[in-house]
Amino acid sequence: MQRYESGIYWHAIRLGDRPALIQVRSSGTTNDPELDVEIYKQSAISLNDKRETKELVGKLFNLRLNLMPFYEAVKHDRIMAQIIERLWGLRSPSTATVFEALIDSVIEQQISLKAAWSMQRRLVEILGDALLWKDRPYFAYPKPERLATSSIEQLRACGLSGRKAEYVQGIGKLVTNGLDIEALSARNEEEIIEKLGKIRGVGIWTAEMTMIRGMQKFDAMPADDLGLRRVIARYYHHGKKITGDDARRTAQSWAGWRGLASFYLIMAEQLGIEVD
DNA sequence: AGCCAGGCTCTCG
DNA sequence: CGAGAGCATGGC
Repeated sequence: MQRYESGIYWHAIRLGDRPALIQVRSSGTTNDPELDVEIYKQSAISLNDKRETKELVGKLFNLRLNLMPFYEAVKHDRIMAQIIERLWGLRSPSTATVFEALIDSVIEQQISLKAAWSMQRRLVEILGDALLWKDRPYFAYPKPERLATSSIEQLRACGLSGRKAEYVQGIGKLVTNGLDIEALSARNEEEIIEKLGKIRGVGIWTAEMTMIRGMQKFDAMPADDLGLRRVIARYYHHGKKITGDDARRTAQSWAGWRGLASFYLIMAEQLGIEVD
């Protein structure tokens, strides 16, 4: 679905219900940032396609996010301040749709991320909309209708458990039948958790993951999450294991920006950034 | 080989 | 009701 290679980012999307490929690269400078975007599509590219693409790229990279209020809000946190210094300007990505964020989060429940990624990859390659470009296949994320009409066996062939296959198919059906989860982005966190929580297979953790990756909710944070607790423990508790409540207490100093701060921690760990 | 990994639902007692 | 089993794949 997406690829990053030698400074170029590729992402298969849908434009006017047809698969398309976008190519993004940085063409600006630190003081004058700029992104170059190209669209590849089988049919002619309309003005509307360009407008939609521009909006989508803004969402994928969270270009409208102003980081200064975040930096200002957490500057008294010595550890976070050091990490920010190293990751200055970093934005968290967003998925193209809430639907994609929700399905991916359901797939990630309980199992290791590596296991989840292989299942997500199969889901996209088997059920997504294929597009060939320069002898290379790309896949746009499956539409709700496609997941709704997939059989349990098909979904299991992607590696999902029988139970998760039912969840994914069920969410596809709900959305196909008119449940507008995209519009939930406009609501507050509590309401979103309550509404998403009514869906079979979706609990608090899954709702929080969906908000963080697909709804631009930069304060949402899955405090009970194992991986997040581990990284907070590493940077704030000398690596000693902590509970979800411990994580919540530590996160108080990031109030308003707990999700984005968590993202910075995770990136810091991945890059091996040390603090003193 | 066997256990655990970025949860959730369903079934028992 | 609260506790506990069961789930699928990948990594160690």
